[in-house]
Amino acid sequence: MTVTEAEIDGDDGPPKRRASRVSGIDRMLQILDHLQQTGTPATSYELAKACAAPLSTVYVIVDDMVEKRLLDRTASGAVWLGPRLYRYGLSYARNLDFLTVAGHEMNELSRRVGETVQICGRDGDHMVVLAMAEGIGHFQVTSRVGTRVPLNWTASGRLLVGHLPADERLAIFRRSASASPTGCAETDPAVLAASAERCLADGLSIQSGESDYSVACIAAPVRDDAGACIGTISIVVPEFKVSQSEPDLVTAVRDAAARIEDRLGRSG
Amino acid sequence: MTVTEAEIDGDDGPPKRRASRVSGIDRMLQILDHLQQTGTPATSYELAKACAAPLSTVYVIVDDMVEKRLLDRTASGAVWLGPRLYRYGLSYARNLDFLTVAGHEMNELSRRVGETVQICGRDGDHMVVLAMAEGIGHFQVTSRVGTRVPLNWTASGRLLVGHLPADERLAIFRRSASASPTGCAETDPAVLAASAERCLADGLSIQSGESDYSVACIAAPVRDDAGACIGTISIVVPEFKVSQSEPDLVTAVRDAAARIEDRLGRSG
DNA sequence: TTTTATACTCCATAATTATGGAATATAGTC
DNA sequence: GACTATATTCCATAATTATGGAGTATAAAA
Repeated sequence: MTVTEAEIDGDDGPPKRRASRVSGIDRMLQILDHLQQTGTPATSYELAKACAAPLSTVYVIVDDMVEKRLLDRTASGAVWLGPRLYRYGLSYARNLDFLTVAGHEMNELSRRVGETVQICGRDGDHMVVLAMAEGIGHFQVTSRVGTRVPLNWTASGRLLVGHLPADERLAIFRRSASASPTGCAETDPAVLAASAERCLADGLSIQSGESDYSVACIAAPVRDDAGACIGTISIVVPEFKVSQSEPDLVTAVRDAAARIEDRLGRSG
Repeated sequence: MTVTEAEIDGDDGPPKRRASRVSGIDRMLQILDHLQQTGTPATSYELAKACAAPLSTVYVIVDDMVEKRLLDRTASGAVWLGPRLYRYGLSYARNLDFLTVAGHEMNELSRRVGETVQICGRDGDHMVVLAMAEGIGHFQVTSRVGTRVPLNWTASGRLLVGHLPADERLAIFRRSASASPTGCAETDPAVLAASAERCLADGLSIQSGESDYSVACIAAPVRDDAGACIGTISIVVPEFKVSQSEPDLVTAVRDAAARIEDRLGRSG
């Protein structure tokens, strides 16, 4: 004999039906996700509103998390991601074969061509800069380690989804493709999805001025045994250099990516 | 009228006193800490024993954490820290002024002297490698980003506690100083505590063969306004090079550390 | 072959805790 | 000067959930 909601709080008694509780762990993750997505500190009050959680809940959990160093309290009383999370993150990274091998090749490549080189990976609908070796030039690259941008903004982003089934690729770009700061990034899901597959098959993706003005990016995919793109290695250069030395740079990234795949294959 | 434990389960009724429960968040953190400290994947069974937690609890929480991507399940069914933690960690790092500024100077320094340069920080009783720029030489440095070693194993480790009150320094080394792989690291708490203060005051700490054979390390502290050591920058070289070019390297690290302090002071 | 450790699942329940609600204070803003 | 949003704390309690305990099945030891 099941009882419907209407039967419980329908007629006379006060509507005591309490919305089901959310566990502490879930609330915690909501808080962490919100902080990470906005990228700035927030007060307990703001977090409560953002997570649609009761104030009384959030104030307690935030205090608890601060005490456990999962959050840091800023001078103004707001909170931000804490050092404990960084500790876990570093341990994770240290045990990733891909990052170890790719990091080394990244340095070699950067030294060889004298330019900034990045290792990127995918996290859901975003591309993330996982490691970076600065080039000699003094032009500042805006993307540092940890930078997250929509997949359609970068050459690497396209490679990272190239192996997915067509419908999934389309779905990803449909929900996440957005205009880049320069306004030059392609945003049409169909075009992006097609280009992603082609670029991955080519083993190369080149982009110019899409996410930053006057900055070009030459990226090659690192694939696993099944052909899935598990990450990318890319050279970041001022736009004018592409015309000068494109063939050399293309060869260099391709070689680096091949060496990473090779070393991953042997060890794993 | 307070009731003692003896009065509750002492005489006739079955001893129903249940040990107080540990919250899900705490269990989660115990699990993450254990994985991080051992550095290898573990099964739910192992985790339960390690955390002194009931099996029924751990199996449920681990499954939950895997689903939430806080943990990754390996092929053998064991679990390891998951990508979600890395995501949070990267966001934390990206907003650390110190790492941004120091990372840049690290690259400059590495290019100038042609050697491997590391940025290190302290996490409790350990030193952690936060960033690294590989040198030209092909000798492999064992410490990669994320490496955690006891504070007494390295030149940086000593600097990182130099500003603490004497008793605290002593306490840290008393509980954490341990023999290094080479057996050459100082382990006497009193000696370490004294040397830590001296090195930080000097703005320089040099170590040779303490944590790795034939590897030397020349480290300089980065201090905040209050004089506390918030991190270090260090050159890692084969031992024989120290005698050849010590003065140059010392000047270079000192300069780099000074520039980091300078840039941090201006912005923050 | 018997034990013991590993590996895992399920249930009932006591113990915790996330929640609603109420109270308080300050600062914008209408 | 009334009103609303921000900011925070405290309590009672219903709802969840960590736990104990019991059960099952391998795989090592002994």
